[in-house]
Amino acid sequence: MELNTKYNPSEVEDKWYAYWLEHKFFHSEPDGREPYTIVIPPPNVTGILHMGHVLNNTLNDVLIRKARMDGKNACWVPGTDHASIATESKVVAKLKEMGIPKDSLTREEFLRYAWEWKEEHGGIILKQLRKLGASCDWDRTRFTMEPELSEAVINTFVYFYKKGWIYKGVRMVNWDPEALTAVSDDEVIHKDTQSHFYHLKYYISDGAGHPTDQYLVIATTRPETIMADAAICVNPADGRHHWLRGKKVLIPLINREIPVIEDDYVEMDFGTGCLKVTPAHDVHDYEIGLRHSLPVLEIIDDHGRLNEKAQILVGEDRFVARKKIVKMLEEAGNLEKVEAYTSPVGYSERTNAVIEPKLSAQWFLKMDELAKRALETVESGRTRLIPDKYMNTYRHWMENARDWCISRQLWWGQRIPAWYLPDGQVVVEPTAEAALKAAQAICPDVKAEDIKQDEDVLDTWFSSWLWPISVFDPQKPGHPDRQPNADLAYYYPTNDIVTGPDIIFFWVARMIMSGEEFMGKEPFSNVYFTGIVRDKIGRKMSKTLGNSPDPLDLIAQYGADAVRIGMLLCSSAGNDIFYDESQVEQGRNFCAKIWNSFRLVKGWKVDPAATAPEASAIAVRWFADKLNQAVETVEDHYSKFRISDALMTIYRLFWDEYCSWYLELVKPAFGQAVDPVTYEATLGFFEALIKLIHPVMPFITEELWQQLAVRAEGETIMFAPSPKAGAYDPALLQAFELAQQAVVGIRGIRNQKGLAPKEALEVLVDASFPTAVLPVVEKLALVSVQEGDAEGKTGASFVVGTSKVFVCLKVNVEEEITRLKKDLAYQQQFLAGVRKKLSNGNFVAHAPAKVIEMERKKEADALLRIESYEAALKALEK
RNA sequence: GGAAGAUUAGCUCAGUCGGUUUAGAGCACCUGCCUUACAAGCAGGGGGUCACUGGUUCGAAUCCAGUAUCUUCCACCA
Repeated sequence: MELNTKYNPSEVEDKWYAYWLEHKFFHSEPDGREPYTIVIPPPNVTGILHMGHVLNNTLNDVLIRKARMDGKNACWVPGTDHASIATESKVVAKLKEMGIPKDSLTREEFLRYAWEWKEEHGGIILKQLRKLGASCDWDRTRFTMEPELSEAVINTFVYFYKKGWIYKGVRMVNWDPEALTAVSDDEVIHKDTQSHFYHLKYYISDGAGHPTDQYLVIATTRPETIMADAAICVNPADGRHHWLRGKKVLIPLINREIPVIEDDYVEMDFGTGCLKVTPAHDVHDYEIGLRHSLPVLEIIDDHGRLNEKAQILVGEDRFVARKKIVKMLEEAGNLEKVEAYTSPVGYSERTNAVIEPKLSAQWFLKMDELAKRALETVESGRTRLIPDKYMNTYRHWMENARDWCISRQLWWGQRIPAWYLPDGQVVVEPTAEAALKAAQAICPDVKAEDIKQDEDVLDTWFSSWLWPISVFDPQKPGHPDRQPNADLAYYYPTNDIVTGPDIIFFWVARMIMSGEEFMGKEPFSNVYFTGIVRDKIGRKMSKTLGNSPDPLDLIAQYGADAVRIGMLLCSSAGNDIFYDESQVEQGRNFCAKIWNSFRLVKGWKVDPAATAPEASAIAVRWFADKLNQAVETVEDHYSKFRISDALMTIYRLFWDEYCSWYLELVKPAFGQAVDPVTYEATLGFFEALIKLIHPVMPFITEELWQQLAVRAEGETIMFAPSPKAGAYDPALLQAFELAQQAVVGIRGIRNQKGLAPKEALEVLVDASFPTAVLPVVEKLALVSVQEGDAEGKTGASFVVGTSKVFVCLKVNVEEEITRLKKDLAYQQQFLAGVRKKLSNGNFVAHAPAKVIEMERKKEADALLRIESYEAALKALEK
């Protein structure tokens, strides 16, 4: 783009992205180089880009671009996730809008709609990532439900089933009696709801099914479920109820006898201390039932009505039944009292129906072995969690891992490869044909139409946990003994993965499990956890709140580089991100600064015959060192995943050191030309700087790199080697720092005295000031500097390091005296503090020599300052 | 209710083994400047009892205990 204009990001972004794509710079194939691999956390296939994605993918892109410039074979595999629950509910909603209820469709018809929807809306998010500059290897784009990956999922299921780790069990699900489907925990909304606490009398049985006159009282919110009671439970430590031991009680109205049992689960001071146990209709009761081998009696049907097992009120809706049974209990004399009570009740997010806990058959994967190995992977350090505070969470999860319920009552997903024979026996095989064969081995007469495939699909995580393997070699999952293909062998294990801590268990831990199982190796070396993106006042970014800006709008307004900077500036690992548009503005300002500095440098005329002024020569030597030092710091930050620190180091190097000091020093006077040596050095520094920034700001750096010199078609900054840290001279850096301090001091005096910027001053420095950097002070403070003695002159003085700087100028003596006195008092106080410390015997005895030396230096410096102030005061008072 | 983490300037955060610190950045703010790369800028400046209370130590933002507030994850109580 044109140099004499303001920087316009939209003018360059599309151009360079297209250029990068055209030359396949993002594409990677196995070769002799060291690979650096990241797999993308696959976003929902029908999702759209939000700020969380921006953060995550910016970090991914920074890491991958950095690795690419470090000479590694960088491969970032993109893709999307079929997200069964989210996608299916979107499709259901869409169909509903069209007036088509899901239950009017067959599975095949529904799936046809779903695939249509996916083709139409799928992958938008991947296109949006390009706007951000994401350098993914698009040729490797994967989708968790594409045929090959689905096959991997099925093979995995079959593998674990044959290994004996997958079993069918019973579990409480959240049943929506209106939608007639199970819903996930996430789709249940708990709302505090006004209800009643019914205190019911259960009479003790005489042993022959007849009530005695003794009774106990239980409190319940669901009297309509008493017919399903399997026991009454009390806490074994509760002395009030010891008399009940071994007794049986009768369920009111139906007079069924049930035992009294004891379990720690019961809270002694909640309700009456007696709990009715209804295993079929309460999650906890179910678990108590398991512990005590209680029978399970289901009395509520799929529509939420009482069934014939309830014996009474058969066919009534559960809420109607509740009202009626209360009346019946009252009439029968079993109702002691009713209390108003507010309790959290689960409602279906979709239908707002009250959720009914329902037992259902589900498929489970045993976790104990897998979790043990996954814990070992992290504890041994083969996979590192960053920040490591998540280690505790991880360990807790792995040590308490419950078996993984992998079936879902949905259609969108990989259907469970289990087939049922007419007699109920199950065969598990990868294909229908293989299943038929297996079935015929059991029962030779079975025909294809006699075996029925399981209706459920697999949990989405059951496909995404294979991601780091299946994106490279879909044949591998389910076959630990198979040789990995060339891609998998080369790219696995991947290096880093960037994701949110909320899915540490759902995804990260499980990828480690599958990696260990199928590859015998961890899937990645580092897990970098980002925070959650929040708005200024700390709320989660969400569509419903409307507080999430559209990243594409932001990119259009500020540029992708600015948005990337804005996200990174406030993102230390694992901490939540408080997003504020001013950070993106800061990013845009940085782009402008870089652009403008380039305009300056490119605008210079070069005089081939000129020699470098002393100030420029010093500046070049100094900045080369400064750059080396900064590169070293940046590398250190990257190695510790301190990305925002790395960015801030570069930001300050460019803005504060390169622009504010270096360029000001070497800048030729108006109308003058620059000498060739300085010019070349300046361009060299500029190139090093933009290479350093490129991983963070890919677009502007490519534009400038291309303009900086004549580049051949097919060249790119993306493969320009990262600047390497060289040696630097700490003495030079320190001397320059003194010069900077002197300049700042002189400017301060000018400011204070209201002197014009160009009014020449005479400055005297004492012998301990490094004379080598005097030209710097001369050039930047517009003064003539010389070593000298301030004796007999009027002016202001200050101390830089250990040397005195005296500025000769006309001053208001009174004012100067007041100021000096104030400074003097402060220094004396400081000195007293230091001396107190140094006279402390314990300090001298215990502190490291280094620290004591430092204190002595402080003392000496303070003394020097005091001396200098006193001298100046004396001179002024004369 | 259980667990983990956090609390440093108006805001967002660094502070790496307890000692290069009289606690640092960036943004915001205030003052002065449309100075020939840049007002999306330049030169300056103010602003902190490191949540609170104790303890350990020669020395604490840093380690320990307690208190308060917040966040997240898990369980949500018949």
